[in-house]
Amino acid sequence: MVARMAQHKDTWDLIRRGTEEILLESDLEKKLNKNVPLRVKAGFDPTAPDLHLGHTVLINKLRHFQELGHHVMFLIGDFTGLIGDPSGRNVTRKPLTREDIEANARTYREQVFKILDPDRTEVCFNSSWGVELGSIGMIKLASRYTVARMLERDDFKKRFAANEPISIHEFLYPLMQGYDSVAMRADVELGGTDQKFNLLVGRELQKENGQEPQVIITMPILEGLDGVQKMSKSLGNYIAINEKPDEMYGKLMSVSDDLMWRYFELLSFRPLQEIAQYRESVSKGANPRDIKMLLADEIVSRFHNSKAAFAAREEFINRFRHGNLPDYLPESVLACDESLWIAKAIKQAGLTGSTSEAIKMLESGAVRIDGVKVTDKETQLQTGSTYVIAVGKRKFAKVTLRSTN
RNA sequence: GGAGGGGUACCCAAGUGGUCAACGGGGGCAGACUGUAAAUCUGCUGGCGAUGCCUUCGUAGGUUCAAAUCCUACCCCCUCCA
Repeated sequence: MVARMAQHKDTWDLIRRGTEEILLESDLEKKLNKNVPLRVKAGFDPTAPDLHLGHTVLINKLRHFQELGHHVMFLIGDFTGLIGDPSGRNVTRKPLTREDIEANARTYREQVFKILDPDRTEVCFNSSWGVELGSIGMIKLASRYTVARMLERDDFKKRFAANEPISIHEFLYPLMQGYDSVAMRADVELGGTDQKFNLLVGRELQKENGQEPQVIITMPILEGLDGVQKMSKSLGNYIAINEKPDEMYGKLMSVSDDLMWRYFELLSFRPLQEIAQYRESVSKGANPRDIKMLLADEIVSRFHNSKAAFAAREEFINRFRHGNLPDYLPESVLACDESLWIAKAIKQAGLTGSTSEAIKMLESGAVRIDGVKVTDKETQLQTGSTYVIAVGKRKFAKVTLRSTN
């Protein structure tokens, strides 16, 4: 009996960990008490070709459910993707082409199993019932909701108040997402906090269809590397889960001290008490950088392995604490006659996007050749030689000049 | 359907015949300082071997020695009225 109580508490701790909101906990309690695996749904918009750490906040939660023996359904919103989810946006998204969606969906499928157990994950596509629904079905579905209720959704409300356009089709998105829950007979749906409205629509539609309404669990939206805007591919402030260990490590180390705690909270599997201890030690003078390394170690280990994490850490220390060159430099061979103008070489080695930019880098003192700062814009590199060119602190290339003759 | 307002670089936003590759802010990049943190300061933020040339101010034409700026048509957005 005592053991069961303890188990019960562990279950709840795991489910609650990191969540923003659980609606309703009492419903979840009832569902859990049935002792039948719950059907847990999370939908993913098929726009992002790469899963990044922001997505993993939700996926980690799916995994928690999986660990507890529940049935996880990973929904790829290839149908709703045609509509374009307006959540959290102030402009209407351009619908993706079918080809885009298919390509992205494939990538998702490949990557999600880095976290979830493929044998216990059902991957769904909502086009399978969305297409079948048809226009008549869509009209019926649309009749279930009023414009006033739609305008309750925060972003709609704001856009409406600000006289920004709201296209009619955007109203279809929450309806379709809700319909997904009906079609999937979901017991639980996970989503970001910006999804709350959509998730609630699912509850309503399930009730109307005679189903027990799903429990909704919202997870915080992870901030990107800038610490302000949400992590996203399009904003370029993300860490992809299939990023190279060194890059992943470096990006994690570049995160601000404040953001580090957020990442610990949402990405780390370390017990919350342990994280609290780290905070304590930092407040007593420990260098946050060292704590940050623990985070970087853990995340890189998760998506690669501990060996790779160790190597990445060594590389990091070597490069940034000791100021050495990275272990691996992209090498390129450039063709030229007698010699090559440095700005050209920088551009051709891919260190800048244009020669003009290369010149600007030279002017701002950002260029080093073999470790020596170069400010003379007219510098020529000699044919037959090999140089290590650095632009800024992060971009390096080893170039060899070969005669065209 | 009617009346009015507006579309400028990654974003916001000045500019309303030459001095505009286009003020300012944000963001980004680079430099200094650091712990590849934050904060702060400085520079850069169309392209091209370049004291010049080429492309850019919704789209396409036109006027002019000269247009982001004037004219015509078209596309798109917003407001009010219906």
